Amino acid sequence: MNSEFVQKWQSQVKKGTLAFILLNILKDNEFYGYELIEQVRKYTTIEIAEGTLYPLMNRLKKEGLVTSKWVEQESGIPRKYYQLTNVGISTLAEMRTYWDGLETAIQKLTK
Amino acid sequence: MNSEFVQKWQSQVKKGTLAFILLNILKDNEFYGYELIEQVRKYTTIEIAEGTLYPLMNRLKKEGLVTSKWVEQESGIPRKYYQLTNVGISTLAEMRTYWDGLETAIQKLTK
DNA sequence: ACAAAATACATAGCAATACAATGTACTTTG
DNA sequence: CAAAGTACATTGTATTGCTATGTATTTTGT
Repeated sequence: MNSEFVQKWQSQVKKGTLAFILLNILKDNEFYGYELIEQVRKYTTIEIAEGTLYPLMNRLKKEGLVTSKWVEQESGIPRKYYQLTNVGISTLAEMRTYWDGLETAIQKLTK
Repeated sequence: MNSEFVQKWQSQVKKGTLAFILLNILKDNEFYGYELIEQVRKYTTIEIAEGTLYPLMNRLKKEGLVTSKWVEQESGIPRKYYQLTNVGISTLAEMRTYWDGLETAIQKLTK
């Protein structure tokens, strides 16, 4: 079970899926990076490596889908909070349309 | 609409999804390469480039998920038909379990 | 009749992305 | 007081889809 091939496949599935999941999480609230990893772990069975998340968030920021702001803590390391932009919101809507179409097709195929 | 980012994203989503779709198509019938592209076009809105399909099928073959056989035509170029192996069948079952879990989580998040 | 498009296979190089490894710095727990 | 946890980040590697290109045959359009 959970053969080598399936493990590699799951990693490939994340390419694309992760951005979609993260934007959906940010649709309702703002979160900081480390917290996003925890949120994803909570809502899915997906474990995001830190070396995956931080570059990914930077890409989303570069593309203008999110903004970020540093929030100093009374104690500890400052947190970088991310918020969806208007561009992010409309992009997410397009992504969802595509995903729903894909999922409908897959549902038929796996039946 | 369908911004640059979304186009790139759709390409990323295919990494992993394509193998899953193709194995599902081969679950019921055997098909040759070019025909698989047509089948995917028919059941989904996905267009698979030939330069994507042939290497992908070779990987699935190398991993033992499919076998292939050449079938000569009365006229024209011979076709390479692919069939699921037992390993392919059980692997597909594992993939489906993962996909269903992922989809359930995404359904909740997009609501 | 002949050019263009379609069928059917394939490979090479490029770009994008997840991950392991590693690093820094502070706080909490055992 | 050491280990684990929190919170940020970067670098190099492996995988994979895509474009471009190539070969060979058949069908379609004019």
